[in-house]
Amino acid sequence: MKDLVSYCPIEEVMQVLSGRWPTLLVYYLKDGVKRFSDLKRDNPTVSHKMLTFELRKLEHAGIVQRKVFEGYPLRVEYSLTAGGRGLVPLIDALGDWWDQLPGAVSMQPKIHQSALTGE
Amino acid sequence: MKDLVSYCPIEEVMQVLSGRWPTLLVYYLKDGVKRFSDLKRDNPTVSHKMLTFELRKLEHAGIVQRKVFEGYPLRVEYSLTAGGRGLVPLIDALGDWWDQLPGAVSMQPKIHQSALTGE
DNA sequence: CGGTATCCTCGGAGATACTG
DNA sequence: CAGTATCTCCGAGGATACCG
Repeated sequence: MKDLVSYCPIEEVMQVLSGRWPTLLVYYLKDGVKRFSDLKRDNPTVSHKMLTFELRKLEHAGIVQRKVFEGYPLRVEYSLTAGGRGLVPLIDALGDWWDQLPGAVSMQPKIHQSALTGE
Repeated sequence: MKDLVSYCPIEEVMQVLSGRWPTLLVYYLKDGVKRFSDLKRDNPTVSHKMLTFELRKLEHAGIVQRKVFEGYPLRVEYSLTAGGRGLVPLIDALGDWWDQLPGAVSMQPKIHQSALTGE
């Protein structure tokens, strides 16, 4: 039963923003409209499937807007919603806080569990 | 090669705060000092291993302070560092933003990939 | 009591191929 | 071009048991 522990907004936001891509996508989108392939190019390491999934998640959350242009070839544009734009400064604030955080031993490329247990 | 895509602070913070527990733990700790078993009691669903791991992560990031009292039985107290306390209002801001976000169709207990594709 | 080590499982996420 | 479906695999994370 992977329920939410406490139904607080914090836990809900984190469910949307957790992971490597959501915040990055918001960032790439803050400059304006981007096509799916643009975002793909911005994040070369994200898989096709993941990108679709993350964008859907953000869309369902009301952060990102998806606009389809029928035709050939197909064309889909993504942009931040008004609400989504409000998220940008908050993420910025987190970044600033992090930079000033003393002892922020700049993170290893990827935190494996082993990185903290072993070594 | 699961490197960071862009070495921006955002991606680094998210690496620490991503997941279900980090923000919750910060929240439980904002009230003051807590023992390991307290935190365990606060989050009944977190596993022993996970709790240890998440606390280590927060400690290494300089957000949480760990204090061991030798003796029997052993006793360990956790608290927010000065820097960690600075995180609390930021998390609050996220929560507020989320609450006001229109179309915030209050999230399902857990977002499965299937929840967005299938259903 | 708090932490670590070991085992095991289940689902997150990559690769690939196909549709509109 | 954008999205979905299928298959596969690896590792995050639970359960358990044992130390200081």
